[in-house]
Amino acid sequence: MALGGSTVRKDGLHQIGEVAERTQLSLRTIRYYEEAGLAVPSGRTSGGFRLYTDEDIGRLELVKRLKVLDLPLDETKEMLSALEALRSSCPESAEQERLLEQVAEFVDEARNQAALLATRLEAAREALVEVREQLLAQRLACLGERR
Amino acid sequence: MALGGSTVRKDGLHQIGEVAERTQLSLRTIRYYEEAGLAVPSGRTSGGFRLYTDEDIGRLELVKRLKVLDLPLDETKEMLSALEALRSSCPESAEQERLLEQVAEFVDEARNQAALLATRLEAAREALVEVREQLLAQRLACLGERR
DNA sequence: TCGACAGTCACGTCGCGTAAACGTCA
DNA sequence: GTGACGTTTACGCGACGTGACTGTCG
Repeated sequence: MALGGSTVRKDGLHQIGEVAERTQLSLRTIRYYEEAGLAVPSGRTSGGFRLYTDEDIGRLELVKRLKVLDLPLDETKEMLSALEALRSSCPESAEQERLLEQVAEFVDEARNQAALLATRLEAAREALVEVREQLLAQRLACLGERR
Repeated sequence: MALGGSTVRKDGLHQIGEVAERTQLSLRTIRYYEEAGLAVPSGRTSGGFRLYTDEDIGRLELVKRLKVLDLPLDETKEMLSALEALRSSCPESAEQERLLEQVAEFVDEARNQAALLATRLEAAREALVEVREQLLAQRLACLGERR
């Protein structure tokens, strides 16, 4: 057991298995993200194997972090491209303004998601309390009947 | 518009539309819960219309409250039947003990779910902060370049 | 040449939404 | 007999899991 580590290629590129291990995403998920246009590998071998640069991996990790917001994949995609476009369009142009606004929208939406999560958490806690109360009531009724 | 209220039947039974309105669940959802064995109507008309007692409706409402825990439906179902079994098996029997333990397990799992929700909420907040920081950094870089 | 790793279909899952085509009720 | 209300059947979705079978790498 514990046979050889993951293939680290000489050219500094990584194939999907290693990427999966590093990102803790499944192969299926990584391929699905590619299909959805979220994170496309920079290259392929002549035989068709996907090849990821470190940057590609970074993008996958960003996707993973954004995923906790629970947005649909296509919105995550838009958010990603807005962020990347921002990064490369520095001047204070109209373009820049537009992108900033777009990202701000996403941030708002994400904040709403977070608020929604908080609400659900509260509801879950209440549901728990309720079940416990039922249990207590049950026990009491039980004692009452036993005398 | 606003034509006649929902059919309130003379026998105190309710058909699915009224139930949907009262529980705020869709018809589809109610039927699906039946299919899954979560909440089966006590009766049907000779023509096949589902008929729900007030108790049936209560059960649906309980299901709805439990749903915020985000458990898979089959676990919700088990929890439900454990709770109901508890209610009807009062004596301090081995049976009773077993059921209490089972419910306790579900409560634990639910608590874990709640904790998980809290974690996700925290992660979402962090992701938000991160995006904002990127935006700020972007702006600063921008100013730097503009001089 | 071998075995680990990769590739592409393609169907399964879960909790419903959304028709379509038809039957039942007051 | 006319609508409003109900029925079953079945396909769609989103984000993958899980094979099955085949091809590619060191």
